[in-house]
Amino acid sequence: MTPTIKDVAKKANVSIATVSLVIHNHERISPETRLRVNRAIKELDYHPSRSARGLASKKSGNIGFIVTEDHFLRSEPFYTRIFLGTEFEARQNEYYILLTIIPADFKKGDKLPRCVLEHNVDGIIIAGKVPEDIINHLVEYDIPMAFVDYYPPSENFPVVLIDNFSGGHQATQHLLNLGHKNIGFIAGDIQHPSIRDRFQGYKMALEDANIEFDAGKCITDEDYPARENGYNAAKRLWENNKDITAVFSCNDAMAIGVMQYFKDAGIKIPEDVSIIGFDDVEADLSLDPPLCTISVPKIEMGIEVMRLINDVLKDRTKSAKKVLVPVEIVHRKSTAQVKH
Amino acid sequence: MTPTIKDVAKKANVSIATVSLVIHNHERISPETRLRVNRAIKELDYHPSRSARGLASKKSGNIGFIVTEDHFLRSEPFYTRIFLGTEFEARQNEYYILLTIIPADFKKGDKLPRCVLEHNVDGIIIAGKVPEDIINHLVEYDIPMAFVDYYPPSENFPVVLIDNFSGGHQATQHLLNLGHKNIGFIAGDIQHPSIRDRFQGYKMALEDANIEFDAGKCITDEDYPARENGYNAAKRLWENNKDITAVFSCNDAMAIGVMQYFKDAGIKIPEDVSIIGFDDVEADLSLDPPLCTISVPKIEMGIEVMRLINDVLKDRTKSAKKVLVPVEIVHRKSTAQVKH
DNA sequence: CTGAAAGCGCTAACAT
DNA sequence: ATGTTAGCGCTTTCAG
Repeated sequence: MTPTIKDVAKKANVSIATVSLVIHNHERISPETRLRVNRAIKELDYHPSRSARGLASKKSGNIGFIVTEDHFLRSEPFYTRIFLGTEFEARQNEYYILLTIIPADFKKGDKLPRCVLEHNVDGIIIAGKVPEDIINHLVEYDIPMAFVDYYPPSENFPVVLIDNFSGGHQATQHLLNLGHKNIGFIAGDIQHPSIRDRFQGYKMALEDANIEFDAGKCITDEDYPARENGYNAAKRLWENNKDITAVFSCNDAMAIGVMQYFKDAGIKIPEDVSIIGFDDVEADLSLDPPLCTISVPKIEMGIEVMRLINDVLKDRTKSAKKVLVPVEIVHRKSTAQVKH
Repeated sequence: MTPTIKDVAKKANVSIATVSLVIHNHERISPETRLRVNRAIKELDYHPSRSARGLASKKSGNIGFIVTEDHFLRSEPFYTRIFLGTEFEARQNEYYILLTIIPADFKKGDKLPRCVLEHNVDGIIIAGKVPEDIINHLVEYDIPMAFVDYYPPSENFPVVLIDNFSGGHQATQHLLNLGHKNIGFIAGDIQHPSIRDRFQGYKMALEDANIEFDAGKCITDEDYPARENGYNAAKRLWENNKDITAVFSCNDAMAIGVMQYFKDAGIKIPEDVSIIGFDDVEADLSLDPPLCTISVPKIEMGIEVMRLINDVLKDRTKSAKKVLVPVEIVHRKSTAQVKH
């Protein structure tokens, strides 16, 4: 049988309370006993049982990671990376992550994730947009929460967001630097805060360069950000704006569709038109030409949000920190100096 | 305070033992009491605490998923998909998965994953090749194990493997069907069992078609299966075999490099040479032309291995099942009828 | 068919 | 500085 705290206590000639204190590095333990206990622990290869600990301390040692099914599957490389980041950081802090995928249409009466109901998580990370109903339901359990890549409904939650404004600005600035003046803008749902911020960055960069904003060069009403919609958006954009020499596509999936359209239309990239995306997904490298884009540090976002929730767990009075993770441009062959 | 089993017992006018029995669907409980208890459970919105259960029953409700760091990061879309599969199936069986990434160089004395030491998992899934030392160490804990995409050192473990032989055969057969007779073979480490099986499939298909096997058309000594090595392999293959009209690359990463080489060499795909890969990764679709390949059902592999371990957990006398998951060819533009 | 009671292995007052 | 002890919330004999 695997050893318990009693075995350690017996072996070290102390009470189980003392063993517990030693395990938790309590101060007022004489160096000698500490040594004796630690030796016993080592010799027995003792490890406290997670369940027993959990029951006694009301701490499970787990963090829930909640994401909607369609986010997780549709933008798979994105949220899985964030998940991995939380996982890496969790290990540093002796936590395990319980991945929990919820339906996108969670409604008021629906059952909360099992890990919450069973008191099997000490905190929750919410990744991407989730229905407000679940958040409202979750707060009732008054369990610490942190958000990543989604602006929470209340100011009082820690959150990690992408610096979308800067990303939009950098992308546009890069095109401007190459001499482009007629720059198209393509996005999926402009209602989404991230997209809106990228749009703002685009506008601001134009403004800084004294170039008038032209709504006719912006396609922002495609359903969702996928290749086929990028293709359609590029088609509509081009048919009405033969003068554009560059396109900023708000995400790479759409950018890939955009590239496809221009190829099909016999327009050369980057000779005739430059294209820049946003996200930096793996497929970008396989494209011909490889896609210039704004790179988002997904793993780091996960690490960061795990740190935030960890801070709250260590000290629940901590105020809710907001973190804006920086993005950076990745130069690849899909953009070039404008032709004169 | 959240309700406990006591609250339910009080409300239903029974003992806590009865509540427990009802929860576990024990038979010899009268329909009336069962009803009464269930109503109390519902009214109080009672959910048993995972920790308390774990302590009393010695079942954590968790499954460990062990994979080495370099596998997980290098072939990320592959093992993450398998992980997701286990996760999906785990939910059906009321388990949570604890993802545990171990260093690739785990040695005899090294610490086992924390979840094992703390008795926080009821079973373990091992994905991909791991050092034998950790397996030997793990068996001492006599905790149920199942393997996926790695042939375990002992016959006594359940395992889920890709039908690599069939995949190699299908790929080659497809090229043969298109009239190709001079088919190159490219692989990374031929020592790897999966690769060896694909090689066998290739040979067998040739044999079936009465085409003599030519070792000179096989490049099997590249270091590891990456794009750059595919490129180099294709170069060596082509320089010594100007007569080949098709190439079977044992994995898509290398196939992408192969395509790049032929493009650089001015050889048209698929007009001059057909290319088929193995894996079906996302990037395949972004290639020009899109890569014809053998598709591996990663999610299903995860589901399958979770089922296996679940079977063992339900009935520990169950014999160790072996599952060979089928693969299928995905027809895309990188292969064509041979020119006459 | 149901209840009483003894733990499971640990934490955290409270004593000493 | 260390020990005593009362739980934490559940499962599981064993009685009745």
